[in-house]
Amino acid sequence: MEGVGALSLRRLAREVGVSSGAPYHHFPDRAALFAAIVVDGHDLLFTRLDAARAGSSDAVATLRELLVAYAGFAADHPAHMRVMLRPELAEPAAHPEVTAAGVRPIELLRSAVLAAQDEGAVPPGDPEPVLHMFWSLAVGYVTLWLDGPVEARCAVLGTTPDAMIRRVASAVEELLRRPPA
Amino acid sequence: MEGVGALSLRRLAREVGVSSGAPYHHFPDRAALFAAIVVDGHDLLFTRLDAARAGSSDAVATLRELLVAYAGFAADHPAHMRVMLRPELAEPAAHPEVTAAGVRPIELLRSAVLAAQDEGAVPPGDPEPVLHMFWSLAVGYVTLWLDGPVEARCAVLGTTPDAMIRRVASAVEELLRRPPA
DNA sequence: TGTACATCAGTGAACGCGCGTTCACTGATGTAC
DNA sequence: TGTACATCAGTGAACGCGCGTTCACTGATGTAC
Repeated sequence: MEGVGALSLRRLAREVGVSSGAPYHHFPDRAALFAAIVVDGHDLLFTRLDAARAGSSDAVATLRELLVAYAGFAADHPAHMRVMLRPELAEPAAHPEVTAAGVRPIELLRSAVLAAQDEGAVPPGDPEPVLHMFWSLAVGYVTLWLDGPVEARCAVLGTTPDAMIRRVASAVEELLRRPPA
Repeated sequence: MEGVGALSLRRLAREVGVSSGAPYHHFPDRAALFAAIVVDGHDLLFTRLDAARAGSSDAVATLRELLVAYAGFAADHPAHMRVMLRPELAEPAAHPEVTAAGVRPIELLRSAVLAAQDEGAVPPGDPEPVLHMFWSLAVGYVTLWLDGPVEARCAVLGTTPDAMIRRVASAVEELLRRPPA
């Protein structure tokens, strides 16, 4: 059917080298298994974003590095990322811890946007539109990366997705560093 | 199994009110069916983006309206969009027309970025990073919209995804309208 | 107008497959006395 | 140290299900004469 790309409990067990019944000694059902993976992934992502923030000089540099770190997480943990991008697998409605874990990276990003606003780099007013901009940008880039289109276009352009996200993040940085009108 | 959300040939046939064998009189296999949907979706999307471009006053406004139009397409054609966001269903490697159809919207976006560059709104140099920025932003926003997180957050904020994309697009516009450093 | 035939989009039953899940079991590990 | 027992993570066979796909068929439509 879906073959290689399918995300299933049986496939996961197979790759871990274990029988298909084994996961049921640790999780009540498939959704709980994937929910645990999503929570784990968000924790890893948060740690990585937090490190990126700690290593940045100012708020605008932080926003740039958060974008790069988000893509770096996807590159280093593609299996986690793919599960995180398929919310129906974890049935978030039935697993509130999934939604809770996802809030932490967003709140980190939000605080970085607020800091950039304090510096005047982000326009004053409600920070939510700019937050959604960064959030969408990060999710969109890793989606296009993991799904193939970015890799294909980068190959044509003679570059790599890894280098491209740095240039994308720098382009955003450049706009933020313009003097506010 | 996946239940309600699953994208399958049988489910599609069921919803159209037709037996599961009927599609095989029109498409050789499941991948070809979904490939046709993706091509059709990209055509619809292109038409919509083209109309948005035609209705805009300058290049920066065009970029803003292209973002809004992209999200509007997803809102009006969620079923098309979901299939377009699952490239493995259409097996693009086996269906080159899928990739070809996807190029048109990107090229339209690219020409809008180039126009904005001519106006000095987009920094000079390689337009590809800014193109990837808009592309990722559009794909990320509709992904988060269709998957639920944006709708959930907008509900908490007392707004709607439809209104939010306009504000996101306006925030980007505001940055582009700043005087270049 | 009437008859014979080709075309074509549908049906519905059947197939083999991978899936999620259950269950009786096995063997290793740790603890009580 | 040795024996008895509980715990626990695994196995592998089995189940029912929805899936993609095939196939013989049916009925409607259009065309030739």
